[in-house]
Amino acid sequence: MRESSSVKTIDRLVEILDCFSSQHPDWSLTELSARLGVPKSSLHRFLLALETHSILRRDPQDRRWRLGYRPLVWGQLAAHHTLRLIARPVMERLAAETGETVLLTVYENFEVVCLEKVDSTHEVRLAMEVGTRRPPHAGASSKILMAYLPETEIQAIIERGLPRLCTNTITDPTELRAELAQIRDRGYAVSREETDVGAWGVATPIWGPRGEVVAALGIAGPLFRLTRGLTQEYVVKCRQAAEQISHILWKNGRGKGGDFGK
Amino acid sequence: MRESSSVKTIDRLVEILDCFSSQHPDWSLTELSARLGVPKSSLHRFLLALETHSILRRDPQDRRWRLGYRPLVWGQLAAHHTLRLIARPVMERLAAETGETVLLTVYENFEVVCLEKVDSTHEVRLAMEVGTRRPPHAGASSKILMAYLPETEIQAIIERGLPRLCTNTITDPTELRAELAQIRDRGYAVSREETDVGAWGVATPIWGPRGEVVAALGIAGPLFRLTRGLTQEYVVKCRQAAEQISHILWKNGRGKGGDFGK
DNA sequence: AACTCAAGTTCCAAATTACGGAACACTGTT
DNA sequence: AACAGTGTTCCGTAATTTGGAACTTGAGTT
Repeated sequence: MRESSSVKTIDRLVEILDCFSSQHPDWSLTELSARLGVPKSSLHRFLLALETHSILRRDPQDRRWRLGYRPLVWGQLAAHHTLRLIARPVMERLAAETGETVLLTVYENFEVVCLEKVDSTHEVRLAMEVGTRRPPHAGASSKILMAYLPETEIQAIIERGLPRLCTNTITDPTELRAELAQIRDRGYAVSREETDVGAWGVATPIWGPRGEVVAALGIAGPLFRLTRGLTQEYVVKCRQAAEQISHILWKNGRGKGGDFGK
Repeated sequence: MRESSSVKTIDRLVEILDCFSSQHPDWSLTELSARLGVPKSSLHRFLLALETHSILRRDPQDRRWRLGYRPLVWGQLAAHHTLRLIARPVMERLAAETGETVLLTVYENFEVVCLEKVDSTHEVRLAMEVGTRRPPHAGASSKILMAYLPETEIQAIIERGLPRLCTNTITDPTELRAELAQIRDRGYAVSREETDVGAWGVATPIWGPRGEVVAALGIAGPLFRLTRGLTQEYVVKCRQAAEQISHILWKNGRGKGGDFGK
């Protein structure tokens, strides 16, 4: 028998969704009814409910049930949470070592979103709250994420315009493309007053299990603390931390949930 | 007010899960209760139920609620279904043009899984059912997927051993690595009797929105129908089809669900 | 150490909600 | 035209969820 909770409807929901797999991605009402041993009428009402929330959808062609788009959204979110969870301790160490603010960001639909941050130990620091969204062309983290997007996406971003946010924001398409090429070449991005007056940043990519960039790890702070040679030191530290996160991500992040859940 | 279905528990579930976002990834019971206007006692029982199914999890540190690993699994599945849906019509055209079986496969946890297939029009044909799993080192589709995995994953596959499935299965690590390098170089894979006697295959990669390989599109059939020069013709056709799928995938596949759902 | 307050947890009677058998509708087939 | 298989609607019944109230826990304060 299946694990059961105190809310039967949820047990049923899980049972139903668990029927959908790569091997058997679509079901008719009768098939599902037989498989689960649930009367067709009950199941039917249930499936309709799932459909109104786009958890399931009925193929217009063959009228069979398939997963809808909502699990996709949830999955995306859960993936971000996993990343956050894994990155957190590494970020804390990096923040302690550098004394500056450490940021974890992802690219999402023409914006760069801050997933996690660990504050600088100093009173004067760069403040970027979790959840903040920024344009993808300004700042080290943004640029590193943009650099590894497919060409068409870069094109689309440029076509939407490159607003000036601060003194050094790159607003010229040609200049930006050159910068991105250099970033891909070097594997890191730096910025000085591209987003905020008196602020600098460095960032390196976090790689996913298939060799794609899934996020950026950045260090940021006020210019007056940035002494000669410190940038390179931070780049190295940042890359090491990012690689560590990448490593954990696909060392045991795949398969049956890893150390996650219960 | 929110869209409601005939099963209230599901409405509530969706309401709850929708609270979790990049901006606000964790909630305490009280916060959620206030946000939703649901009594703490009811909500509490509900959250516990979600926890037993790993839909939510409580952070051991701060005891706040976060998304669990199950949405991750569902999301992965839903993503595969989207891919399937998009690829299907293109695959049908390809099958009609070539008269051979067309396959859509993804790499998953040391195996290659068949997500979708369109049968050859001929009576004598390669049969590979949806859901079939195969080792990742033999056959055109498998090799193309393996070729674009990160180096460590390739290493891991090789370390697990390269069993011989058929006459021409590549079982030597060095030879396989050379083959994979050539595949990356050319952008397509071919095979002759690597998995089944009398069978051939060609395959090309399907690219995702971030420039990573998300799946493989393959054509396969019996050797006796493979006349001189046909391989190259199929490679070209296969690549065109794969690129078309890639294109649709990130032309309108991202953002707010696209044409998917309702 | 005693107190305060907020957050989290348990309990139980009330009633709303989901259940499922049966009857009905729809579609394509022999 | 009868049939068979699938999907849909109805409605009385039964079970599940509900939420107020009381209780526990734990952190912070005097």
